[in-house]
Amino acid sequence: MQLYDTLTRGRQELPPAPGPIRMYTCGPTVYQRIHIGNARPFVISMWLRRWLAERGYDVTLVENITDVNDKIYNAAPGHSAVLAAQASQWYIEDTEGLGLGRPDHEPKATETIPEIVALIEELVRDGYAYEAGGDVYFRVARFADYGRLSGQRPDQLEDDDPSPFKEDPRDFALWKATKEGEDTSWDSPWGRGRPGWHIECSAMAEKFLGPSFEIHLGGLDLVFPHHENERAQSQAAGREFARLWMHNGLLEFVGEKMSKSIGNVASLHDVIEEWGPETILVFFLTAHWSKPIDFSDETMAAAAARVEGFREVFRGPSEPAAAGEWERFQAALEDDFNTPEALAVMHGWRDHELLRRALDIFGLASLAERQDAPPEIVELARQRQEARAARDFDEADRLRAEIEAAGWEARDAADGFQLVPR
RNA sequence: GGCGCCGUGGCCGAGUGGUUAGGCAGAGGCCUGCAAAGCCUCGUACAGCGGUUCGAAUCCGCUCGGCGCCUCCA
Repeated sequence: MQLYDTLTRGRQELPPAPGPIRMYTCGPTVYQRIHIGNARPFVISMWLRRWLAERGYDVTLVENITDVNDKIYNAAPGHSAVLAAQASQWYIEDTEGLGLGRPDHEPKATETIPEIVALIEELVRDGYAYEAGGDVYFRVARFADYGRLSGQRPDQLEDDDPSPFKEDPRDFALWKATKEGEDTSWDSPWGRGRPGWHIECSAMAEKFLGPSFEIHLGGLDLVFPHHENERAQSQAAGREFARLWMHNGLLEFVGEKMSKSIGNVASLHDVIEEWGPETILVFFLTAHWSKPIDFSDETMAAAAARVEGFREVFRGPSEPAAAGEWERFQAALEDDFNTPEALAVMHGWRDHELLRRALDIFGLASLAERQDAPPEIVELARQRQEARAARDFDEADRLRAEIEAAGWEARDAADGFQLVPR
């Protein structure tokens, strides 16, 4: 199995199965409902986990919830904790609605404070970090490999509004002293405060996966500074940390960037309501995980048509697939988890068993389920069949209209009729 | 200013030097009382300009266009 790795800018081979694959995915900061783009790393992580399990690996997936940071403080001055709790719940509910199950662990930053403090203490002790004004900063100059993940050149970094406490504008906060109006804080050797943004992931990854793990995932927009800083902290503290970095491409609205300030953000919650989970999953399947994907009525409608196409296969007879078909599907996924290619392979299948197995990898087994019409609709269809037999086509058409009005489509078949939801 | 990604037929989207991607939409046909579904047929695309090569969507350069990041956006 090969995957594209941001750090080495090339494909990396996963160790052969069986064996452990430990995955860490950067989850959301909870201050509002997540949008459809935020769902992408969750979906990709869950798919990859399912696939690796299918291939015989012992997979552990950790996806964190960031429930303390500036965004939350700003969104709910004075009661950020209430908002964070509410938004965490939304996040669980909304992703639950995708039908992909849950990661193995979903730690929250606020539940990992002791580990965070301990890690910072190590860094301070070894000279990789320093306390200043109640804050603690990472000393970027001490970490020679800084910038390798993101390709940023330290001397070119912009320097908008450096904290007066920093020795070097590139330094970043590991711990921040409590400020006026912040309603959550914890004790630390440096006084009351709360963790910086990046340190939590270093601490949570280690807590659940150990000092080194196989795959780190997250959105492309996290490469710098978030992941660069995670890596710097953990490696400075002597941990190997992530061996491979997968950064998913961002979701865009056609012709316009999705932006909260423009107000064109579609929440996962609303998109599930409008299109259903299957269409969302197939939509994500149509683009390679590492590339950007356009969200629009047109692209969603195309995904919905594919969903219907798969359902249609299960309404017909199962026809055994040719030998080697599963291997073609497998080869597509082993090749950098190429889901568009895998989709193309699946579209040729009429083998119910095989197709169901493939769909299940992506949380789409529901497409194989029969959709039975209620008895009263079946009765209408039966009457229509009688009318047709009597060649009373006016009555037959009237009944079809009635059936359609009830949300079903009557199809004539050689041996009777079929009812399909519309 | 710096780092990086991308530009394929109406739309989406695979494809890393030479054989049909696939899907959606569309056209015609078969089938049907009429339909639907299904099946068959139909599209020689690769931003532009140069270059390398027997041969390039695929390698190199430049240009144009879209996008991300540059200390707290997945």
